[in-house]
Formats: sequence, structure tokens, C-alpha cells
Amino acid sequence: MWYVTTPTDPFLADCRARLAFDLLSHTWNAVVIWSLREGPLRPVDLRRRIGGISSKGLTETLRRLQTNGLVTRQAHPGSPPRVEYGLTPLGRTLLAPIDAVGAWGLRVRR
Amino acid sequence: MWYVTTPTDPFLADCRARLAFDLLSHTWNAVVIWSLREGPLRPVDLRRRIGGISSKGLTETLRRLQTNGLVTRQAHPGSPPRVEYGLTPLGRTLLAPIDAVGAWGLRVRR
DNA sequence: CGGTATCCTATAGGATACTG
DNA sequence: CAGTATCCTATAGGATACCG
Repeated sequence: MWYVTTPTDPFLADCRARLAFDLLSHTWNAVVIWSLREGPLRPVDLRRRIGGISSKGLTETLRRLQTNGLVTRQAHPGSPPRVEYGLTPLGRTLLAPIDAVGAWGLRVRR
Repeated sequence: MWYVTTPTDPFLADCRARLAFDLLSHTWNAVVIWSLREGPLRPVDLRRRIGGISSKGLTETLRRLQTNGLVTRQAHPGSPPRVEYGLTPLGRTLLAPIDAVGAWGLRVRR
């Protein structure tokens, strides 16, 4: 997504808009963020909640979101291991845009 | 994206929300739709406006959006050929969600 | 349970060349 | 200019097995 030609469109010329699209273009990103909207969840619950996501897929997604400062990881000591993922303040700000997209889908007839 | 397990999350259980995410998950979909917001454009202008999209990529994207009822294609007779793509009313309804995402990107520090 | 390591496949999507 | 046809590669992401 590195421009060879500079886009005429100022909206697109500002790569940050494109980065936002790229963020949501990862299959699970939006879904995972959305699933955390009500509070932190453990991976196992997250998977149940989402449905159809592999363990690997979830871990990778969470790692990715973590790296981008959208999600926090908190490990509670003990056995069996217990880890919880939640949204950062920045992550929360993505809920509105994501909701706009999801809500659009719900509104549309298919 | 066909659920093996039914998602616990009602928002996600309704596949239409997921379909919306999938729609925007295609690299160029959002960008192309966005670029048509001010009116119909010819492919060549669209490419200039977007920057970095291949001819093949654009054609495929437009075809895809057309199939989904988001974009119209109008061919004007004559030579050289002149074709214009524009948004359908349904396509227009996507502008708000897309804008929400793009605007988020612009707001965020990186 | 959370996470990692392998392996494997489908496919997105660019580069290039070509047609009407 | 609009579009198609080939070719090619990177990679997303599932399946499976395994570890602490």
C-alpha cells in the first residue's frame, strides 16, 4: 500500500485513512475488537463469542492489535492459565466506526 | 466465513454484519467507493485519483461492486471508448460508514 | 487453558502484454 | 481508453499436533 503515484484524492493522499482501511481489512480485526466492547474476555470465551476463528487466528489477531495499541493483555497467575484481553482507550475509539459498518450490514437487505 | 459454531454474539450471529466487514476487507472496495462520492468517474480518472491501483485490480473491484449493486456502469458510445462508474443509491449508503473509518484514521496519531 | 510450531492451500492482486 | 489474459508470488489463515 505504498503509493507509487500520489493519489489525487486528498482523503486518500493522507495515508492514515488508508491505514485505517487496512486495519479493518484484516479478517478478524474488526470482529475481535467488536467482541471486546463490553469488557475484557479470555481467549476461550472470545472464540466462543466469535465462532469459527481458529486458535492461531485469534492469537495472531490479538497480537497484532496489541502491537498497534488497540488491545491490552493481562495474565492472571495460577493454573490453569488465565489471560484476559481488553480494549485500550484507543481501541475503544474504533468501536464507533466499526459499529457504523456492522450496522450498515444489518440495515441492508440481501 | 461460514460459521461452524454459532457465535454467541448476536451482532456477529447475524451474518449480515460480517458480510459488511468482508465487504470492506477487500483492499480496494472502500477506497473505490469513496472515490466515487462526488460523482461518476472514468476508470482512468479513478486510477489517477486512487493511485497505486492496477488496471486489473480496478476492473475486478468495479465488477465486484457492480455485482453487489453498489456501483453502476455506463458506457458512452464512440471511440475512444468512454465508460463511467458511479454509485447506486445503495452504494451511497456506504459512504457514511466508510467515512467513519477513514476519519478515524485521520484522527489517530501514528 | 493459552500459546506455539508445522504444514498446507487458496487466493488476492501486481506486472506485463495484448485486443477492439 | 477499457478491458482481458497470463503468469507469478506473497501471505492469510485453517488444520493439526504439541507444550507448560
